[in-house]
Amino acid sequence: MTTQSRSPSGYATWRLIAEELRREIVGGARAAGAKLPPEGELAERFGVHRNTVRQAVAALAAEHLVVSRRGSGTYVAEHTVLVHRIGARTRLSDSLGSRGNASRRLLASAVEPEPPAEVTERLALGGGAGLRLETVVSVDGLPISRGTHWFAADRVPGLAERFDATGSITAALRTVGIDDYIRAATTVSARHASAAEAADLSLTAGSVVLVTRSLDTLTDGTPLQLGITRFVAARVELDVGHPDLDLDGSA
Amino acid sequence: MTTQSRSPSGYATWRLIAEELRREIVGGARAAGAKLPPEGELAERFGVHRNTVRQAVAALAAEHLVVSRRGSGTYVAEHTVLVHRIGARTRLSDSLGSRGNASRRLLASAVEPEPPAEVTERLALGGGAGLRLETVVSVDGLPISRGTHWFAADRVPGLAERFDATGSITAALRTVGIDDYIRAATTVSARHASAAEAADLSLTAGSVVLVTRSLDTLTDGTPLQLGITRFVAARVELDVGHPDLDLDGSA
DNA sequence: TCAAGTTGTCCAGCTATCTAGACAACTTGA
DNA sequence: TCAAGTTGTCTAGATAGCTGGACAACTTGA
Repeated sequence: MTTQSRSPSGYATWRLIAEELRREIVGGARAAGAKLPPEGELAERFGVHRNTVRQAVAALAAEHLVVSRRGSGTYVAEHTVLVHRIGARTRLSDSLGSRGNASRRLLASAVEPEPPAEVTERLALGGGAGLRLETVVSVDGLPISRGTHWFAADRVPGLAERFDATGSITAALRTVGIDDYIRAATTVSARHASAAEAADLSLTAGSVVLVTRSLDTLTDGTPLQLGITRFVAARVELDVGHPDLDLDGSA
Repeated sequence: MTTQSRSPSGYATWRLIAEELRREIVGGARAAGAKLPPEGELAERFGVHRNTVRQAVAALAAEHLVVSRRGSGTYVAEHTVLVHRIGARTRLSDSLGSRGNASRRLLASAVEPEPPAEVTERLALGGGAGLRLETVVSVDGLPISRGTHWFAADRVPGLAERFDATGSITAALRTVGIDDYIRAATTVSARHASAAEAADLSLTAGSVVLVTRSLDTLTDGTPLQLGITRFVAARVELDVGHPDLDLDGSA
């Protein structure tokens, strides 16, 4: 009997151990390719049975953060954190640019006659309908973010179809005559993923998501897009950069 | 037997329910003062026994997010989210300004002869020692953030003592002759809190923290401070604002 | 070739968690 | 004043999930 209080509330011990190991890995204390201590040693360190450690390691292996090789050991896998730059000319496609196989997929789109109050207000819809796009961005097959994008329906006719074809919001907007837009405001928060979000992003329940709420405007200040994006916290980091150095935009 | 898979992995069902309710509350779907559905109704909705719902509600009550009144019901408590603005002139004290009882406390300070590589590099220490401050900021007695601040030890003599006295980094820096500094870079990520962080911030294990890594420089570009701040995600939101509008600073 | 080290698999027992039901205490509105 | 509605408390039982130990399968280096 280890006398350790086990899970005092709500979290299985193996999950707490998994999170601890994850912090060590993504925090940089364990480099890619490095070998983890043997399970027996970890078990001793955390004061639990080896099977409990195994369950934690299995969870990390399931998300491809580590790879176990029988007879040899468990190794930290190659894992890249996508750095997404947020600035006046923020385009997710720019952050994805250098990456392999980035794909943006349209989950659903709908014209909403009566959008939520926040949307109506910030997009200055004034009673008009809103267009809602639900998207998922993946890199190398791994989902990165889950976005909800609101537009004034009458300002962007056919946008959903265009987006579905091009896979890019910037490109789709160009086909409706909008060549430029500017990020006017962004707020960042974080929370546990909901069950639905976890499903869309191939996460286990309880994973952490970074949530941005952003407003894009045309160059004359007209509100264009209200976006709520949920990034997989384990795979994405936001770079706020330095405002003064950010006047030119990206690329 | 409800056949529902319970916690497929690592999370007690009552905790998943608590997180779900929390999202509804802080997401704005339930306003302060609003009454939650009766426990029996929630139990039916989630497909569990009322006792399980009670445990979830008790967890939310423990963090003062809801208040239960016997015979009457459970109500959403007053809860404010601190909005912290991040810009060229970022000072946490500015975001705290309008709040009641904000206090900044020094947990520990130490001169480290050999700081981590990242610190040595980004602060351009070149072999010199680093000064590390560990702080906690609270508002109305509730911890808001947990910061680790690195300085070049020889550039800020006596800073720790000064900070301890004034409770403000900006003020403490002034006493060593540094009147102005600029936020040069900030990255934002999120993850589960470690056990130590949870303890410092009065959180239950498994809570979410927003993590910022920031570099402040003097006006001539000399690196001044490297900060790693862990914000309680449930109580703080970051406002990145719009770079172009942010040239003047705050207040 | 072999010994040491490591992960994979299995099974049995224990325990925390969830389920279940009943009743008390209290509030609210008719 | 009273009935309906709601939260608080308690007890007991079922079971999913965690613990613990033993051994097999495999890798590595001497």
